[in-house]
Amino acid sequence: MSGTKERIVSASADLFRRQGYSATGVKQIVTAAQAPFGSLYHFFPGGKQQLGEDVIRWSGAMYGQLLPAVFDPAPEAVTAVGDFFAGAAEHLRETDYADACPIATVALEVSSTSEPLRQACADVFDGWISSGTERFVAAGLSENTARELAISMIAALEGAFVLARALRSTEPLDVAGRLVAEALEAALGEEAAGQPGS
Amino acid sequence: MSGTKERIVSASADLFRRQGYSATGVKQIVTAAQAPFGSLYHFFPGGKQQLGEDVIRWSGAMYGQLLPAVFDPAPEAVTAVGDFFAGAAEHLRETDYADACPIATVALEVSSTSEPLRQACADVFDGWISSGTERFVAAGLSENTARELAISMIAALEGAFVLARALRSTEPLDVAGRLVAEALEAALGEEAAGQPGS
DNA sequence: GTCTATAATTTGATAGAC
DNA sequence: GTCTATCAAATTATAGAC
Repeated sequence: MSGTKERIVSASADLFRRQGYSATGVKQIVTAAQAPFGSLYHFFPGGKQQLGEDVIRWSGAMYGQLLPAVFDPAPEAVTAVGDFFAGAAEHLRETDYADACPIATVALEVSSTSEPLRQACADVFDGWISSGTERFVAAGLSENTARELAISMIAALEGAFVLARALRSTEPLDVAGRLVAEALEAALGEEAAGQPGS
Repeated sequence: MSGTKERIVSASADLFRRQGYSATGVKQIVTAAQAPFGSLYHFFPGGKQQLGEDVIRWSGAMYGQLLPAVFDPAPEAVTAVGDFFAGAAEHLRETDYADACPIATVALEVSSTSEPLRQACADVFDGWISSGTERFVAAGLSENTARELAISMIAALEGAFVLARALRSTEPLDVAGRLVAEALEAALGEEAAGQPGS
């Protein structure tokens, strides 16, 4: 267990999220990680691409933990959705609109140019969707409706992040959070009325 | 009026949208544009950054025209929303999941690293929000509700693009389109009932 | 495992002939 | 306005001493 490797991955995750994969150089990474240059190629013989894949999966797993952390202790799913978007907005403001989604920037950069990196992003998103679906099923929705709402929630969050970072405003996160919370409330009402599914 | 300049801008827009700003080299641009290398610095003395700013504003204006093109002739705003997302999904599939939002990739890359490029993206998003707000006001919503829905629509679309490109599936666009259409329908119903605003 | 030096290539940008 | 040759710097990656 080497702290150096973890520092490299963590520093890379920060840089990729703020400025993307292409704009981040390996020298910048080792400097930020306070790691020796040679260590990068010692731990990642596949170079920047292998590091990128590891970073995508690692930061995707980190960020994915926020979902159960917010939803599972919440008394109601609707308020949990609101808390989730509000927490994202607060963190974005605190970091001067730098720290939003850890993989969205990379996902857009690589989806048409690197199949292994695209696949890593797809695996992360699939995991988040499954996790969200589980929570909404637990809240009382059918499998189909839960999955649709999970995808909607992640999409709304990702898009709100794009707007919020460019506009330097949390308004998109506030609005998107309300949109998803209301959709969840409506879905819970409908399915409780005895007409599950769509 | 030089066709060369337009070819450079158009080719840059394509490349930026597919692989981002940093990963796109100026040599790759002039090759794709079939333009002489010297012409790039003739038309854009400020180099890649000036070109980037022009490309963001130009492609933002191009894409922004789709909104009135879809909404203004539509008999109902709700169906227009559905058409908008369905059209985006079709185009994404046709281009092998390459052509989504023309500025989202760049927006995420530059928002924390280049103030002039971030500002260009912000101006484009502001324009889209204003345009969407106008259409929803015309459909019968109050100014506040219309603006919220416009932001929601653009955020849902942007986020769905991120997921769709990584997952190579149009499911996020289908789901997000339904989410926004239902929210619009609900808002139209509420405000017609005599309780405008939120 | 750490660290330095450096190779090989590519980058954005410029000069100057035409 | 077009085009080529080229520069200086930065890029990813490797070699090899310690």
